[in-house]
Amino acid sequence: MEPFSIDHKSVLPLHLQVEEMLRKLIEQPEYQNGKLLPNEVHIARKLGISRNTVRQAANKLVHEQLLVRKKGVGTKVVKNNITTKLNKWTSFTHEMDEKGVVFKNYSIKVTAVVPDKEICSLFNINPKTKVIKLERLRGLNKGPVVYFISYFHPRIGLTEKEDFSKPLYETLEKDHHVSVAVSKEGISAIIANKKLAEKLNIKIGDPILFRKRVVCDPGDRPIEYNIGYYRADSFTYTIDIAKD
Amino acid sequence: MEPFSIDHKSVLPLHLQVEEMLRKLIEQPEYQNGKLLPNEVHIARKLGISRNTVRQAANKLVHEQLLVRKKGVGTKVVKNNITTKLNKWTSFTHEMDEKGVVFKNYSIKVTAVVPDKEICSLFNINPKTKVIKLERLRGLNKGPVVYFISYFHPRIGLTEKEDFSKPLYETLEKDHHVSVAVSKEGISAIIANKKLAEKLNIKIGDPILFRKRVVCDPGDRPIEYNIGYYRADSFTYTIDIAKD
DNA sequence: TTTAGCAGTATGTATGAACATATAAACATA
DNA sequence: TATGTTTATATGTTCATACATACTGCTAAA
Repeated sequence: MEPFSIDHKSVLPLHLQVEEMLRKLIEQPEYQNGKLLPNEVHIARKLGISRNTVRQAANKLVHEQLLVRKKGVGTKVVKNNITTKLNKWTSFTHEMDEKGVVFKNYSIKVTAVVPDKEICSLFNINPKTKVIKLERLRGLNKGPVVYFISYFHPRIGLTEKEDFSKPLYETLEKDHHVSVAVSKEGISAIIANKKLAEKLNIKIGDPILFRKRVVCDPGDRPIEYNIGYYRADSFTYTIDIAKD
Repeated sequence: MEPFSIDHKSVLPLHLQVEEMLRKLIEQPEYQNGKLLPNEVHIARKLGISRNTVRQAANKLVHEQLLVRKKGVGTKVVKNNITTKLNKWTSFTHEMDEKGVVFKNYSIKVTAVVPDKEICSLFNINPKTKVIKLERLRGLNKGPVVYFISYFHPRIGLTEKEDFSKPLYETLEKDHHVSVAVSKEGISAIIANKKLAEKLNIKIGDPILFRKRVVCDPGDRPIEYNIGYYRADSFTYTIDIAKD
């Protein structure tokens, strides 16, 4: 607790400063191992702020299931915490990118299309509205590995002239002020038809790992509907899951 | 807003009563359509409670991403709310169980075997140690859907006489004092060979969603190594992912 | 020895108050 | 017309305070 302090002059609200502090604090091994946090009153006095403010900060972490409070006892870090891991999750393509795997585009095709019912309903748009459709064949040096089809919500304001060779989410965040928050995914397996086999350079009948996902903004409004066909021999979808 | 009121005498805390009220309130079509909620001060005065208490209640819904607040403007329901359930994550079999899907065992086979290298190394055991191997064919009334193979760490103390017809993790937790915490999963796709096709009642060459996972205890020690072969036409692996 | 009860402690609930700040709309000015 | 300016409004932040309640452990009575 020692090296932490609060800047009353900062533009950053006190409760956010405390929240930050708590996040760092609970990474310490002793708290990870079940030691009770200093109690709210103590923290408040130590930092020279009100208990309410400390509580406000801690509430956030409690909501995120990082902390559990027990009346009459204290507050401690949740064991085998789910959220910690989940917060660091990204989609696996993203993860690939981060890990420095050289993922290059074999082909990019951008069109403006009238989408089918499923997408209209998901995007909650008029069936005649055109949306940007992006098809990408991506892979490593040895060959293509995944075939993506993406549809973008018209709200974003993408056009066919957009430069899709740059990293997609950088473009969205910088040029279109879209921040990405949540995505929902469904994974299944299919076998390659002629078209997919040609694209991914595999045989007809070979297994394909198939993923649909919806990328949303912090308000849970859909941004992108994405379908990915992965060569099953090149990809394993790896997940760490925590049960409660 | 009219028919709602607060019982100051109730054992239920005021903020929970308000939370309930808000949940009902925002189901009204006008709020679903974007109408601003009554403002906090107004609600508080109307209900004869403090603004803080109203805020405490609303905070919960804001955190659940049901509501968005905008300073100087007001609070409204989040649009396009695609059922968010970010907190209660479980593996999908677990989820199935919870949702009351009747999953029955078509066949169970228990043997004690000398495992292969992969498992020895994972379990960190002597290559001659026998481990309990459990094979289960599970499914719904319409037929088998998944073929499981599980290996259990000898530390658990399972024997061939164990009753595996009962829910597995209940047995482990109650009879063997094992608590389950984390599992790591890898998912891929394969095509059915003769054996799998027969078991799952599909054709050779049909796609299969293939999952390996390691279930661990809170100390991250392996408990179970599990391989699952899912009929891809019956299963979609659904995931909600949170990015930060 | 067991148990009932009490005191200490930490969180839970609730209030009222004050001021900050973002937003939109009305208004005024160049 | 276009651009500042004011004002009303609603949420955002923060504080001090009081009492309720669940849990732990100690102590005294049965």
